[in-house]
Amino acid sequence: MRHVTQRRKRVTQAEVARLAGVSQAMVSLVLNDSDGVRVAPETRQRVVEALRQTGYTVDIMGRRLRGKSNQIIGVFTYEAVFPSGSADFYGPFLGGIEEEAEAQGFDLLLFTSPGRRQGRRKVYEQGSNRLGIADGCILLGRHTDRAELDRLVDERFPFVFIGRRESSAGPVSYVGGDYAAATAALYERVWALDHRRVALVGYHEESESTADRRSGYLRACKRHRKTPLALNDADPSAVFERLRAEEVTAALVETTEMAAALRALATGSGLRVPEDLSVGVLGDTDPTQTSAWPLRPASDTDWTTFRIPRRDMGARAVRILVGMLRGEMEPGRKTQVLLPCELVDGTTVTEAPRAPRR
Amino acid sequence: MRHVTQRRKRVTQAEVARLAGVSQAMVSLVLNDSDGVRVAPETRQRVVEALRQTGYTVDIMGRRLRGKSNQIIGVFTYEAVFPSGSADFYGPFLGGIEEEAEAQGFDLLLFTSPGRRQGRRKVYEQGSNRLGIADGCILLGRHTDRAELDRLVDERFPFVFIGRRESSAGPVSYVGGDYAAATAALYERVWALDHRRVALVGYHEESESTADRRSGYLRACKRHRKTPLALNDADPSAVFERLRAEEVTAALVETTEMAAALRALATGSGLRVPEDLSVGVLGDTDPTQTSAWPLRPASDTDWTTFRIPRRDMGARAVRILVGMLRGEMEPGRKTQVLLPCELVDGTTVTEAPRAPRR
DNA sequence: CTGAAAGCGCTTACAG
DNA sequence: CTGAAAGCGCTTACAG
Repeated sequence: MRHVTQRRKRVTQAEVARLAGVSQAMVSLVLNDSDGVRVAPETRQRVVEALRQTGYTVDIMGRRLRGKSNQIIGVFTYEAVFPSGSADFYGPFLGGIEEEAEAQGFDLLLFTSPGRRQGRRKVYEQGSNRLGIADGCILLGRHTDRAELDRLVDERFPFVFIGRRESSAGPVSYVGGDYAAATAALYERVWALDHRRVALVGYHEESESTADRRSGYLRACKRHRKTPLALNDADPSAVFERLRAEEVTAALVETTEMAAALRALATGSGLRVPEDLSVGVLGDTDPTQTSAWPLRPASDTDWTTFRIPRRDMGARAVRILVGMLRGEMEPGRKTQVLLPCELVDGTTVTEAPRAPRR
Repeated sequence: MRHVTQRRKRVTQAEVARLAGVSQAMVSLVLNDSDGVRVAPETRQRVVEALRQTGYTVDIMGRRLRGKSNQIIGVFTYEAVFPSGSADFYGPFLGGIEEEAEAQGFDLLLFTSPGRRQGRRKVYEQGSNRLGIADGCILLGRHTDRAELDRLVDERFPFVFIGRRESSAGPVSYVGGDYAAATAALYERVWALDHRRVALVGYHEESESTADRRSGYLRACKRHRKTPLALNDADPSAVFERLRAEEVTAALVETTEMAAALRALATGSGLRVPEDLSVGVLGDTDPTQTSAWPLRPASDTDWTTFRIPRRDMGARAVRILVGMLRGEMEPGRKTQVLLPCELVDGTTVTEAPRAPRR
């Protein structure tokens, strides 16, 4: 019986081999059983017996070291993946990532370690790329560090971003939502309901996803020969005043939060949503986002919006990354995918009011 | 500059050494920086520079094979961590794990890899303990594979279970909820409301957490000299009939699902909850659990229940594990913690009815 | 202070 | 069919 005080030593192939009276390599051969019949039956039998007796289990470290791939996909986020209070933003992404990683035979390494700097994690700590311990990495989250992104591209580290990203250092592989198309589609929806003054309200902070929504909006405006009215969320009441002044009847708003705040302001001024003001949300709720708008969205509202296929995005990103790792792609080629976002009809968009508001 | 046309190979210490004009061992020495000053300053400088240029990152398999820690905590679950449909059971646990891992400077390795057997993951795949890649591991989830647990204990692999667990192979480190105490407290609550016939309804499938609730219930019964009535969820209508036959006025029910089903049956028989039948739930909702009971809980009910401190449990488990890894505990010693569960007064428990029901 | 070597456990050509 | 050897990337005594 082993001593309880000691860490147990594992049985190695060498010990099994000794017991079976064969070479260590023979044990490995039997274990991996590659071509089936290259081992003599009685030898195999002896080895199998020795394996059973010793309770041998393969050491995955040795195997993976030999195999030159650790079978580990990194997952990097600039914020905590599992926030305490609010609902679950990363959940669906990670669900897709997990599912596909499992299917592809990879483990998932979440980079949570060396604390944050100014409340945000870093890819490069002390000059070294932390992600390098994984074979490749999925990055996600609204916030991006441009310098780090550039450097990652420059280093040719294999990674895929969830969400469209641009880098001055070269093309980036990503899987995003097609916000431009979805925004344009939402515009068409309100247009079909006779809205002729449609405004856009987006983040004041610039990012690819905000830019994509704007470009979809601008495209739709152009198509209908309307002058765009694109506002940002820096000052809620100013936005609302502007909407009234311009006699806007439908607002396309980047987040549920902003939409809720807008509705509150409208209600406060005696306007009804959607009878007097239709409100479309440019993507379903992302509860962890912060903004200049004070109100939390009422969770019981069926917003008219579009659905961001988060789970699919996660799975797709893993598939692309694994393809890169397997060398199935021409090296240097980047895969850039935008997945369609399905329109969701809610209760916050209706026909344009007949008479002008006042 | 590397060639774009090639699959990116990891940079090894040997390559760094070549660049710096030193031996590979020297690179390792600089990296591990053990005693501080054993490397000549200018040599160290050259190595550091070469490390920077090459973007070297250590290979965790090599390191681990050599027996060193990688500052990685494994997280193992028998089911997918991020299920698609249902709400989030693991979320709060993982939140605590992530938070504490971050504080302690560890990354998190989710074992998702080599697929499942019969829909459930395995610790040992082809005889190999997959967890060994990590320095130690947190295990969680309602389901447990006894054979695997025994073997883990036997191997002396450092791990902490979330949820109390017993193994015939020896003591297990765990952080659980104190369901026995919380169940007894809930019993006291209904007792104080003049209920004198209080039944327990739990899973038919035996597990530590089910057993703990029962033992809390039995303890309370004994204290008040009442004959216990402990039923299981195998047949919902049979349970309900039994409750009526025994003139039970308060049922303590293991899950929200069972409670909802029970209420539905009660309503169908013209009984009101809580006026005719008080229902307490032994722990707040765990939406991924399946049971023999058909109904999904109505999410708008304020059940009288107790709160399982999931986030704290996760954080605490990590702290214990890190303690083990740092060798701060006598080896072989196991830490077993049960955290208190706070009572939550809802709307499903009220005073016992005056007249006997009929 | 530094290099050469051993060895962690494994797989896979390569000789016999 | 089988054994001996090389080597995956790393750390750590051990000589110099």
